[in-house]
Amino acid sequence: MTEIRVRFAPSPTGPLHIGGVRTALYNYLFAKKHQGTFILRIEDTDQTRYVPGAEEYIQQSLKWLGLNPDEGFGVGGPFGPYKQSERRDIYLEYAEKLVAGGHAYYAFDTPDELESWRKDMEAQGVHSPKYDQSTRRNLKNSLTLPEAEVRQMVADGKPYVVRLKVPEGETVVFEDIIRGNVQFETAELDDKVMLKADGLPTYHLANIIDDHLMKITHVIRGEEWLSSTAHHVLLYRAFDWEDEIPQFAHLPLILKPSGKGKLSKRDGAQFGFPVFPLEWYAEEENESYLGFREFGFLPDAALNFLALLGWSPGDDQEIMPLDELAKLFSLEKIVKSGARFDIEKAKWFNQQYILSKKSEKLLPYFLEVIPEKEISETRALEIIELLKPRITLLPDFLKESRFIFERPEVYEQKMLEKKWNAVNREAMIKVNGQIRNAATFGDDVFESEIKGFIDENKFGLGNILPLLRVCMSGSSQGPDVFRMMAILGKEELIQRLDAAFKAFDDIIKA
RNA sequence: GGCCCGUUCGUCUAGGGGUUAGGACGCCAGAUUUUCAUUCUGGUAGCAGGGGUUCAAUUCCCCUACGGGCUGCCA
Repeated sequence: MTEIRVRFAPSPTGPLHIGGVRTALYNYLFAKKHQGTFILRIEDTDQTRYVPGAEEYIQQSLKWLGLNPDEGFGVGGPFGPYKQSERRDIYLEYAEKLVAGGHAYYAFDTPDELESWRKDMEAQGVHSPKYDQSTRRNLKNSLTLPEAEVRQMVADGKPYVVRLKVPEGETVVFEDIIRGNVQFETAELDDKVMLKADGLPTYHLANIIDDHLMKITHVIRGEEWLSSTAHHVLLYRAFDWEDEIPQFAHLPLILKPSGKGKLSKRDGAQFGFPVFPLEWYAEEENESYLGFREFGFLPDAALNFLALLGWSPGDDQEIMPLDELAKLFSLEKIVKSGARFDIEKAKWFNQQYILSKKSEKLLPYFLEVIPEKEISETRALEIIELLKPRITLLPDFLKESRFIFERPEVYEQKMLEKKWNAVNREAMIKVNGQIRNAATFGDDVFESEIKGFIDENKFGLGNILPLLRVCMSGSSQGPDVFRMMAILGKEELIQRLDAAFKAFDDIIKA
C-alpha cells in the first residue's frame, strides 16, 4: 500500500476558523492512523484577501493544538515551496498545457463586461448566468475570436484569464468516502477560471496541481467543495492524471447553534463563545476575537470536542485524547449531516479533562490565571487539588481561589440573617475557642476533634459549618470547610474568625 | 431559480429489515445525612411526513417537506 499523504490547506484570509481546525484535525488523525504524512499548505492565491499575520496565526494554532505538520509550510519537505504564491510559474506552465491540449481557452472579457453581461442575462430571466458551454460562444474568448487576433491580444499584454473548457454531454462520477457515489452532468458545470488576470491560479487549478505534485492520496476538506469536485475530476482527466486521482472525503459543516447556516465568527460574538482557537487582534472595531485558549479550554479538550462534532468511534467512548483519537479514527465513520456547535458540551469536555489531569500539569495554567505571583509550588499544587472539581474553564481558578488570597470584604447577608442568631453565635464563639486550643490543625485528627466537639454540644454541623465558611470566604458556597481551613492556615483562620464575628454583629444589628 | 448533499431525543450521536431504539451533553429528581462543585442512581425526551417493497420497516426504494452547500478573475 502506498504511503498516505494528506494536506491541510487553509488560506491566510484571517484567523483560522474552528471549522478549519476540525478539518485540520481530521486530516491529522487520518495521517497518524495510517502512519502517513500530514502536510500544511498555504493557499494564498487571492492577493486581495491576504491578511498579514494570518499565516503565523495558522501555525501557532496548530502548534497550540498539537497538530504539528510533518511536512509543508514552515517545516519544509521535498515538494516545496508549500505556499502557493511562490509557485506561480508552475501554475502558469500547467495552465498553458491545458490550453495547448484543448482543455482550456483564453477569455478576454473584463470583470465589468461580465457584470453587465450577467445583468442583461438576468433581465432576460436567467437566474444566475454562467460562463459555460451554452454561453461561451457569445463571449470574448479564444473560441470565438480569430486565432491571429488572440495571439495579438496576448502579445499586446491584454489582460486575460484561462478558463476550463468543460466538455459537453458527459456525466462526471466520483466516489466520495463519506457520501458514496456523487455525479454531475457537465451541462451543469461552468467554465471555471483557472488562471486569473493577475497571473495567479484560482483554487481549482492550484489545488489539483499541488495535490498531484505533492502526491496527496486523500483530499479531506469541507462540504463546500463538493459542488466543484466535478471540475477537479475533469482537471485530473485533462492532465491525464486520472489513475493517480486522490480519494475524496467531504466533511459535513459545523452549523450555528440555531442550526441555520454554517458557524461564523459573528456567532461567537453574539452568543459569547469562541469560534477561533487563539485570540486574534485587529485594528478594526469588532474584528478582534478571543479564542478557545483565552476562554480557558485545554487543547486536548477542545480537540476531543471537535472530533466528536461529526465523527464517532462507533461505540460509547467519548473522552479520547489526541493519540487515542488517532488510533480509533476512520473516515467511514464520519457523519454525513452537519453538526451544531454546542458550547455546553465543549465545556463539559474541558471539565472532564481538568478533572483527570494531574495537578502538576495544571500548574502553569493556574499560575497564569491567579493574581498572586509569589507562591510556592507545593502550595499552588495543594490549591489546585482542592479546587479542581470546581473548575470548568481555566479562569475559574481565579474566582475559586480568591478567598485564599483575599480576606472577605462582604459577607453573604441572606445566610447570616438565617443563621447568626444568639444560639449559633454562642456556639461559634465556643467552636472558635476549640479551634485555637486544638492539639493539631488541618489534619484528620483536627477535623474529627472539631466535628466531635460540635456534635457533643449539639450545635449542629448544618449550623456551624456554613457559618465557618462564610467567615473564611464571605460566601456560603465553596470547598469542604476543613480543607478550606487547612489551606488558610491556623493564624489566618483565627484572624478571619475574629474579624467575621465583629462584622456579623454589625450586619445583623443594623 | 438550478445543481449537489443531508434529515434518529432540545443538542452531539450509536444502531440497523423483527431492538424495551443504546450512550453522552442539557434539564429534573434522589443519594453521598455542611453548602456549592465532584461522584453515583433514577427520570425526561427521538427514528420529518406520505407512498411503496416485504410476513415484517426507523432501517431498502420513490415522492413531498424541511435544512444545508454551491451557483465569483474567493477560498
